This record gives sequence, C-alpha cells and structure tokens, in this order.
Amino acid sequence: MGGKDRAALTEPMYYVLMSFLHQEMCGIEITEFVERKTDGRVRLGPGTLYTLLGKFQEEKLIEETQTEGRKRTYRLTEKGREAFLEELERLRACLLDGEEEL
Amino acid sequence: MGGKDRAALTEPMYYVLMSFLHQEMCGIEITEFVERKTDGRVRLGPGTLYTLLGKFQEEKLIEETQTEGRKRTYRLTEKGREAFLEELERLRACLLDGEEEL
DNA sequence: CGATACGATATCATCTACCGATATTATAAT
DNA sequence: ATTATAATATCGGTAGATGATATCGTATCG
Repeated sequence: MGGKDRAALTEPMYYVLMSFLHQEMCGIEITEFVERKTDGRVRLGPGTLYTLLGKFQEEKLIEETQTEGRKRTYRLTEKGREAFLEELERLRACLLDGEEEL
Repeated sequence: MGGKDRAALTEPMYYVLMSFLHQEMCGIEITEFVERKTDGRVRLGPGTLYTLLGKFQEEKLIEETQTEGRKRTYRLTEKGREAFLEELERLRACLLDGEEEL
C-alpha cells in the first residue's frame, strides 16, 4: 500500500537522519549529537559522516540550507523524514521478532 | 559490570542467531525460518548464510551437533545466547533513541 | 554397477558500507 | 604574511551481503 520499500538503514545512517528531526545541522554538530544521544555507544568518524551526507543529498533525503565559510548546513526533506520513520518501523519489527522468540 | 561490549550484529546475523533459540538448525532450515519469521522481509542468500555459520562457529557462538551426509546441524552456545540478548538490548536502545526524538 | 537427479553446503567476484588517518580549505587571530 | 582553528573531503583498508555457480554426498533408476 504505502511507498515502495527502501533498503534497511545502517546504524550510522539511522542516527544521522535522526539528528535532523528538530534542527538543521552541520557535520560536526551531527557527530556530537549522535555521540551524546547514544551515551558514546555510537561514534561517527569523518569518513562515515561526510560520505553519508553526500549520499543523502544525492538521494534527496537532506538538502543544503546554507554555507558559512566551509561549514555546510542541511535539513531533512520530507522524503528523508519518511525514510527515518520507515526505519523506526523496521526496528520495531526486528525487536518484536526477537522478543517473540524468547 | 556485565561482559565487555560486543560489536553490533547485522540484521542477517541477528536473525540467524534468533533461529537457534528453540531448536538445533541446519542451513536450509535457517533460511526458511528467517524468511517465514519476517514475512519475507529478510532473505538470506547462501553466501551470507554459510559464511556466517562458519564465522559463528569459529567465534563459538554456535557449535556443530551432528552431520548427516552433507547436512550439518548446529546449536547455540551460551556465548551465542548472550550475544543475541545483547543485540536485543541494542535494538531496544536504538528504537528508544528514535522514539524520544519524535 | 554406472548415470543421473537431488538436497545441502561451499566458494567466488562484486558491491556497499564503515572507519581512522590524513589532507584540504576558509576564516580568524596575531 | 604567518599561524591557528574549525570544518569538510579524500583515501586505503577491512568487513559484510549477495547471487551465481560449483561441489559434495546420498538415493534412485536403468
């Protein structure tokens, strides 16, 4: 019924999208958000992060809002928000599958 | 406090370990279990599956119980059960992080 | 017995993602 | 002008996913 299925997101992808839910963000801010949000459990190296930002922009999950010197700021698109919500559903399904087997 | 953190499991790894919670399993049975359990959402190719079984055995998350012709059957070790439970916790944490941001 | 079909597992090449180390770039401070 | 700083970009190495194909062991058929 809904939109066609997207491929599952990896954990870094998931947290990067999550970081945009309430504010525009630049790369460094995302790194800090993710580390804080997960109590240090998830840490994004710059390789992972900037590669992802480039890919997300290509796929139109995020879009650039301003450039200030070298600093680039992005916000989530509607498509990006949907991708995040789909991933939440996927996580719920995975968790439920596991709990059922206990 | 608890054991040291293991690296996060991928979705295929998670479902393969899950398949062993109640019965010993051989490769083909695992493929079928995972596909059925997830209503077709997750599908393991033979490459993924047998590579994982080999790795899990090396890491002593599973152990072989019998061989019948070419068919090899495995069961979960205690270490394997712990790895699965840890992954459940990780999923819970991810999901909670996401829901908090909504 | 040999050939063949079948069930199950193993291997391979290719692709995608992660990641840290290092380089680059733009601005600000001295 | 040089240096420092903040932020982003690139690169190489490694791990995992995957389907196509190959292999192996057994049973069945002639």
